[in-house]
Amino acid sequence: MPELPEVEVVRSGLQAWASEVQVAEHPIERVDVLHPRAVRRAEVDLRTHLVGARVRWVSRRGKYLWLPLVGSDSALVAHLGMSGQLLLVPVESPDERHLRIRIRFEGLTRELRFADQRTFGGLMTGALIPDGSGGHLPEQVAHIARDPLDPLLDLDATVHRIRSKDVQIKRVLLDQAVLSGIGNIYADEALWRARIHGRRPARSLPRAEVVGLIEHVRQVMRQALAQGGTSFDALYVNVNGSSGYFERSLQAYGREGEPCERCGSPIRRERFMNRSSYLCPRCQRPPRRR
DNA sequence: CATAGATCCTGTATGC
DNA sequence: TGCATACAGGATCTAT
Repeated sequence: MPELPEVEVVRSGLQAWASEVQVAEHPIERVDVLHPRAVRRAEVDLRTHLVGARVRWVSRRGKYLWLPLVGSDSALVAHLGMSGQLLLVPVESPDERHLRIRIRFEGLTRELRFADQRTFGGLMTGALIPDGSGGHLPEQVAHIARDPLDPLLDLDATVHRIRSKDVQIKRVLLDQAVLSGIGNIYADEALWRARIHGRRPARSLPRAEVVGLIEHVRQVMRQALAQGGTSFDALYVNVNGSSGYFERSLQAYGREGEPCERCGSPIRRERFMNRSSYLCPRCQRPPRRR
């Protein structure tokens, strides 16, 4: 499921293509929407907005991607949801089974395709607004906090916000308005590394422990990024359709019953927030009374 | 306002 | 073999 490292792999793949073909010189000539659900928050028809527009570059915050358009103060915004893929493929390639949106550029041999099996993801256009630090971001992303790999992340403020929440720490990690880009997989990995049980109240954690947790989030995400991200199946792929291989490096997520790599205790799976959490019952002690 | 829970969606895996 | 059910989970909406 695409979290920050997987989305960043997609961003950098798109950006490499954008630079290589000088995409800003090739207006969008055609947009096909094959599934209405793939277009989100469409005040203006996606086709109307995009045809004739030119893409400047590819940006990201947390799990959101966006492509600012030349001279329009707006951007094409993408969220991959659970199973979304952004693919760059030759225009003559047959449609993917779950192809939802096709964007073709004048004079380019490859087109941008959005495919999405579970249709939780989508494309949309959004006005660009100031981000408070001299940059811009789409209105739909305004409520998303900076992510752990953002050089402008305010660590002190983030730690303070985390510790001010009256909820369990894993819930806070998954809150994109506090620290973005973290999903179920990297939340479990970082908590395992930090030896913190996800049900512990955020405000009970000493400051240093929260600082350490964020540092573990950063490390695991950097390592995953270096290996092209995590993918359990063909659902998550980069723009060329190939998978990352961080899955083999996971130490908690998906390892129910397998020995903890630190202490040997079997990794346990628990239900949490209507999904699964994987943790070491020995390294990650639960709070006294949940 | 803050927090908790339901909901959307489809392919795959599992159980009877 | 076939049908039913569980499961995967990010973001958004609704309820408390």
